[in-house]
Amino acid sequence: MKFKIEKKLDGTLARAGEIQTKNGVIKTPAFVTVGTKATVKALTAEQIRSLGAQVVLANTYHLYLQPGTEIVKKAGGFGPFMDWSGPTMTDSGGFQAFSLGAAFGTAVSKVASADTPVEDISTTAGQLANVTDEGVTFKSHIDGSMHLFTPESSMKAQWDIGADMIFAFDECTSPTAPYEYQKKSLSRTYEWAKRCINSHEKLDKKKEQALFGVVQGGRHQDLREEAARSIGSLEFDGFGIGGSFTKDDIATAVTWVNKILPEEKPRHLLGIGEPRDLFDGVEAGCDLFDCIAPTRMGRHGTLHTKDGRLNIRNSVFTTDFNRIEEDCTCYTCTHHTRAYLAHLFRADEMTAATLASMHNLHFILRLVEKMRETILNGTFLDFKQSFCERYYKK
RNA sequence: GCGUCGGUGGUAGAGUGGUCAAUUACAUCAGACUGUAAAUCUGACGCCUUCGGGCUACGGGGGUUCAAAUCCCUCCCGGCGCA
Repeated sequence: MKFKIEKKLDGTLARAGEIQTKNGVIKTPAFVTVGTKATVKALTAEQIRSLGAQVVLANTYHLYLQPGTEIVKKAGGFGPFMDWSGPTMTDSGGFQAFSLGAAFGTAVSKVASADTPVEDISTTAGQLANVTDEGVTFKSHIDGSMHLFTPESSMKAQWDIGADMIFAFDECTSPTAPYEYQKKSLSRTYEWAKRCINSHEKLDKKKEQALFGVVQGGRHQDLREEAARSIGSLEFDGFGIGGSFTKDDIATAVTWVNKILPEEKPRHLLGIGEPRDLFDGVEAGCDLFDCIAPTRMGRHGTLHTKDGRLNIRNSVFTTDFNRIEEDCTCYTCTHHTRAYLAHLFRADEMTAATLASMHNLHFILRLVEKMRETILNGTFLDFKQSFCERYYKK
């Protein structure tokens, strides 16, 4: 993998560039489509291609449990397995330590509200994951069986799954965890990072896969900066910025980190994908973003438009024969009406998920492409302002 | 015509003297969703309300009872059986 910066935007950390992988080029900033289980939910590989997606990211935890990494390996990797021939990534499974662990059964999510209280994280009853220095023990959400993920086993699994870019195994902490825990977790993630590099070197003799280290640190400036320095100094090919944020943190915390991370390596803001957050992330110097939001929200009937979100299940749309967006060039908008989508959702037809996912992915992919264009022509900040004014008016 | 079973909220269908404005599901109306435990989840869902409560409701009418969706009488409607 090679990364080169084409243009930096004055007065910001934003940059436009290009990542070269053995399966193709990624023009950055770029939105990475999420195909957790080697499928972008509701879409075929052909549809993903037609949307202009550049990269697909799958998840180690999910593919390890089902169908198993051996099968994916025999298929030639998750890309060939799902008929995606472009660049690929895998997440390490570290996020599942959060979503199945500390966050399990709680309202805490990837983007928390600022007033979420700090909690006693010693109670782990009912959780499906438990974190120790060795790794994370998981109870499969599929059949309840117990599994252990370590930095070494995650590297092995990701090697077998065979993506072009993979992530170090990290612990994504809950924003409600106390400072002391975050600090302790950070040193654990750092130790794991070194173990990941060591074990990956042994597997990947020819340097076929790029390995990204993950910067954590919660909402604390000192921890974020410490993480950026320590992880940033290791021999990674790129970096992921992880953790759970509040809305405001995405601009601030990411800036703290990217001011420190080596400039010449790509930065991936993990799990972020709402319009304003993408703008903030790009402005703060991130090159890659992946997010389930466009597809999940699509499946649930929420559609992006330049005038904000709309819930296509609302009764007003049953007789609205306009396009979702009049000037949108996606397949859904050029072929179907709001009333048709509203009908498919109400009738629980699978095509509803497909058409909505296509529209939302098209919307977000084009949005990030436009961010790249406007970095190149110097109008990024104007574009950000005019877009956000319209999208978030009300 | 006789006998018999049944008529409950938008629908299906519980309830069979008080804890019933009435279980549940679906439908409906909204909301949430940010490295996918997610084609998921949450809330509302008779009318009014100063949120204490009030009012009208379980086919219609009448009755028994302190109290009826629940018991009795009668009428209407439907299914089934026999003529």
